[in-house]
Amino acid sequence: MPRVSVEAERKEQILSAACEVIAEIGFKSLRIADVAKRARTSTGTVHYYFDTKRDLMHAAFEWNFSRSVDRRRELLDAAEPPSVRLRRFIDSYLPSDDETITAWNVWAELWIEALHDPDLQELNEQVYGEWRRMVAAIVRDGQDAGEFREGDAVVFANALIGMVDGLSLQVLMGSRAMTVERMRAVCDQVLTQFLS
Amino acid sequence: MPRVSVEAERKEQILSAACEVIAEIGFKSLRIADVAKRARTSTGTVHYYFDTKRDLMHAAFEWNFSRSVDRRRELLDAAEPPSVRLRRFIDSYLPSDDETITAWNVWAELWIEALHDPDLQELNEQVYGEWRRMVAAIVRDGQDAGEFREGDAVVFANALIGMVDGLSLQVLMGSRAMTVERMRAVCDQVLTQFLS
Amino acid sequence: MPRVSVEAERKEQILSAACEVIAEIGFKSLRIADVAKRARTSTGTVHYYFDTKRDLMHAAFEWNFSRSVDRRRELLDAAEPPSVRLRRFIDSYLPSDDETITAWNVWAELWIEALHDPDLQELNEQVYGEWRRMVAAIVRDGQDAGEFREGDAVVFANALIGMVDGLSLQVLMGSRAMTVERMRAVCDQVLTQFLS
Amino acid sequence: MPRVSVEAERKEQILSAACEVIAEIGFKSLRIADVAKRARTSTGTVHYYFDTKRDLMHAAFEWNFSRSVDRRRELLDAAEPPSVRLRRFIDSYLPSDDETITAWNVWAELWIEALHDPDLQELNEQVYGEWRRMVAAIVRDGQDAGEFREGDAVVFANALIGMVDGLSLQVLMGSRAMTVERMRAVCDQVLTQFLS
DNA sequence: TATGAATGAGTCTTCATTCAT
DNA sequence: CATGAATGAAGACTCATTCAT
Repeated sequence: MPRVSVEAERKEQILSAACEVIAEIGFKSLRIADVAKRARTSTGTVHYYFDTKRDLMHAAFEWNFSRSVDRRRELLDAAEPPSVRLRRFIDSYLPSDDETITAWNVWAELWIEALHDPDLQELNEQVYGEWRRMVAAIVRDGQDAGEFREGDAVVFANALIGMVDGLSLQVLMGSRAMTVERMRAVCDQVLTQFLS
Repeated sequence: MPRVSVEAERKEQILSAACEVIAEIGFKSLRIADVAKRARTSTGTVHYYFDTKRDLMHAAFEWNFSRSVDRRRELLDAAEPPSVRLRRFIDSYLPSDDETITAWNVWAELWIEALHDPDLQELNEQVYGEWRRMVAAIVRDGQDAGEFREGDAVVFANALIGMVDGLSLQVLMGSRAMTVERMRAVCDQVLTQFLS
Repeated sequence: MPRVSVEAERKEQILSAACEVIAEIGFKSLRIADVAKRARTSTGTVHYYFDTKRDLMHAAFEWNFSRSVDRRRELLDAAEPPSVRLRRFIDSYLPSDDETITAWNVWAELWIEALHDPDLQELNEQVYGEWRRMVAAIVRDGQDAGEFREGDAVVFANALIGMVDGLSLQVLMGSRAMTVERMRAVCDQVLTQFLS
Repeated sequence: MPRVSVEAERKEQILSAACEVIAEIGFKSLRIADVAKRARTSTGTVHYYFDTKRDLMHAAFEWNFSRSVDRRRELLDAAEPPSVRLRRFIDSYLPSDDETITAWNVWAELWIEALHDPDLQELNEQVYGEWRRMVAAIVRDGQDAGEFREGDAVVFANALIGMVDGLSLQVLMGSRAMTVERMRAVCDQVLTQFLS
């Protein structure tokens, strides 16, 4: 009886390492050897699981996204009022803890890669579709509950998501003018002022 | 009698070429030879003016920014009501024409580089400081004129800028769900709904 | 089960090739590609074993020296009278056979590199220290045996070594006035006249 | 009436600069631009006077030698006993003052170049011929005057010159075991012990 | 005469990828 | 399954040399 997926485990190990390395030194500087070392294995093994560097990177981007969604699923399904769920959801994306920061870094690297890579654009499209649907659903819930003001929920979701992306970038860049605290304040004010 | 600034002219030529190449194929893929060819010169000449690839890239990023500001200065100084100036200003950043799209692409590449480069972080800091001041100034003008609702102008500027950055990225990535038109609509609604 | 020191073998192969190339075309003209070709391998492989050209050169210089010493160890330990051992030792340094000529050429190149490289100066210092000790030891043996005239053995060793170095250079340069035969004659006369 | 040889002056200036640069950073590292800067002129001008880098280097080597001879001519012609003239001559070659050290450095670089350059070998041949004749002449004078012991003067000259070359190299390399003082002591002892 | 901007051939070095073990 | 030695294509950077002024 073979252990279920030694392969799957090893792949995860490599993908996790890849994301860490991307976040640390950037996609451009990443070498297969860096990932191998981080995953405590060899370049040969990395290539055993991923034919090319490109394959590895795409898999890493997808893995980064699916983990990000997994980590938030409970937040969305919670039995809280929409206003609270929205705040919690947005709050969970603030680049404050290491895990979230790493995920954001990887995500930012994906954006720039996607500018010249249709496959990654497609991944982005799906991911953002999902994100928009999630936010818009909460917004509609809130509007139905009379918590949020009226208006096109999708437009609102887009505005909110765009803002979070843009501000997160500034935080990631270590901006002194846009720290996590500032970002939290901006998000708070926007949610307070315009959603209630 | 040397012509005044053969040097300056040639540098511009190279920097312009560098930005075009960055926008087209990305920072990561850019080779000095590409820039040289685009500038109709040789790699030797590029290195004659810029010691290292890094120097060239930094100079290109700065050049990209200063051109971006130059192109908008008149918008800010126009004798229009603040609400119009703000709309025009935001509108000028929509990635619709080639020049603006190129500038955004370069800027996006800078972000990702800046994640691992303190010098570029500093450039980003200055640029965003300037941008925030410009937007916040219009917002305050509008508040003084009674056109905009009250509230912290800086927070508002940050929210607006963040949103524009985030949405632009999606547009640049060729998102079918976030085209320039959609982005324009989102910006319009946000400005209409919250500034009036 | 990795063969014992594929690495060591391969390194030797490369170092040997490097010394040959240095001797043939000179340190200044040496290209990694030359060494690779001589070692019947690729530039990539050379760099796999030696990070930089400098590392390779330093290693080659050390290898050249240690081989030189190995080749002479038996001479020094021979059970001959000191006068014979000294003559044989000096004689073994005459640039007459290909192996010795190659070693001298490499050594000469090291001298010039060492003029501007403290690490190589240190190597030279150790090597000459060893050489001086060896010669001085024979000289003292000879003095104890009454074969050599009295006097400071170290001073004498230095004079002898200096002379051999200087004359060898002339021979290496293909001087018509200082051939190996002439050099041998000069050494003979000095040894005869002053050691007996 | 044109000034006599602006050209000659400028050439000297460049050759002097070339020698200084060779001595400082070595033949291998020398760039035309370094020489130009040292001579307070431009690379274009250097090439105006010397077609190729090789031409410049050869000229510099010759210039270095002729200056070296000029500086010692009076020593040789002095009306002193041969033993004094020989000591003074040898002494003048000790790498103690900056000028002599520079000259030695250049000379050492020439040796290594000559290993792979017949033209420089020829220059070396002439120079050493001259040097040998000078030393041998003093030796013969000394023998005639009964100051020096009998023996082949040329062999003796060769031994002496070889020793000076070899020891100078060690001094130039900054050997802690062979400083100028040590070298002077060795030379003294050799001259004393064997010439008197 | 003198300059220095421009060139491009030449070389080190990097690194994804392969493959024998 | 896993390894890591070996490869070679690719690219940044250097610098002697040229030439218009």
